[in-house]
Amino acid sequence: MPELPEVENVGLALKKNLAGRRLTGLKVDFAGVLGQSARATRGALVGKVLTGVHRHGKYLIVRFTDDDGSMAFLMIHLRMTGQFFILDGYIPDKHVHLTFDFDGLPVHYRDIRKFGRLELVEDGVAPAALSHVGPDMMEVRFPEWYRRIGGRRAPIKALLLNQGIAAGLGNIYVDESLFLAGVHPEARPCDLDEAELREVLKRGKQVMRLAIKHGGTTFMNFTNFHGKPGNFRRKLRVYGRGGEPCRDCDSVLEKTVVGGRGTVFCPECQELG
DNA sequence: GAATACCTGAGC
DNA sequence: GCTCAGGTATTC
Repeated sequence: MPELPEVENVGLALKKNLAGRRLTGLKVDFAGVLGQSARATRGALVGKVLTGVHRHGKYLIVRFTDDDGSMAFLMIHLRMTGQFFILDGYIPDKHVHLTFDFDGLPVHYRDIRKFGRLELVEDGVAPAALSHVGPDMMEVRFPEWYRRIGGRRAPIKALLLNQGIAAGLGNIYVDESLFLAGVHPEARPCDLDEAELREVLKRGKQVMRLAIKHGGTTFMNFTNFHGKPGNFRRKLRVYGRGGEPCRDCDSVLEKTVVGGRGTVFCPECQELG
C-alpha cells in the first residue's frame, strides 16, 4: 500500500533511471488504468523525453518534453497495488497493464487490483486535477496545518487520512504517527491542545522521513524499481501488530475500526486528550 | 460522516 | 466459498 514514503521512493527511482531518456513506445494491455485512451496517451507522450518527476502527497507528476520544448504531464496515483519496475529478463504476468519503452529499456506498470490511475494533465506544478488535495504532508508547516485541523470534531485519524487537509498519510503511517505522538486515534482535535497537535505533525514527518530512508514499507505488494521489498516493516510500532505487546509498555495493542479503517493503538500510551 | 464501489489475493 | 484489506470518488 504505497503511501507518501513509498511513492517518494518510486519517484526517485523514475528520476534516477529514466531522466533524460526518450519514450519511444507504450504497450497497453489494460487501458482501464489510463485516464485517457491508449491512443491519446501515446500521442501525448511518445517521442518526448522524460525531464522531471514531482511528488505531491501520494501523486507523482512526470514531465515529458519534446525537442521543440512543448511539454506533457502524466499524473500517477498508485492507489493500493500499483508498482513500476525494471527487471532483466522479466516476463510480464497478467497484472502488468502497461509497458513503457524508453528507447529499448522496458519499464513495467503492474497493478494487481487495477485501482491505480495514470492520466494526462494540463500542468505540472499545480495541476487543476490536484486542486482538491491539501498541502504535502512533508512540506506543510505547523501554522497552516493547525488552521486546517485545529478545533475539528472528527476523530483525528479520519482527519489525518483526509487528503484534502494534508496529503500523504495512509493507514500505516497514521497509526504509527499517532502512536509516536501518544495520541489516541479517536481523539478529537477540539479536545487536544496545540502542543499535542504539534507533536502529531512532527512525528508524522519524522516517521515518514525514516521510512523513505529505509525504502518504504512492504506489507503485501510494494516493491521498489528493482523488485525488492522495502525495509521499514520491521520498524513499525503498531500497524499490523494488534494483539501483540506494545514495544514501549508491554500492554496488549488494541485493534479497532476508526473512520472505517482497521486501526491499531496502545490503550496505555495513547491518550484521548 | 457513513456506506459503497472499484478489484484481487490472502487467509480462513 | 466467504470475508477482509485499503485510497479515493461518489452517494446517500
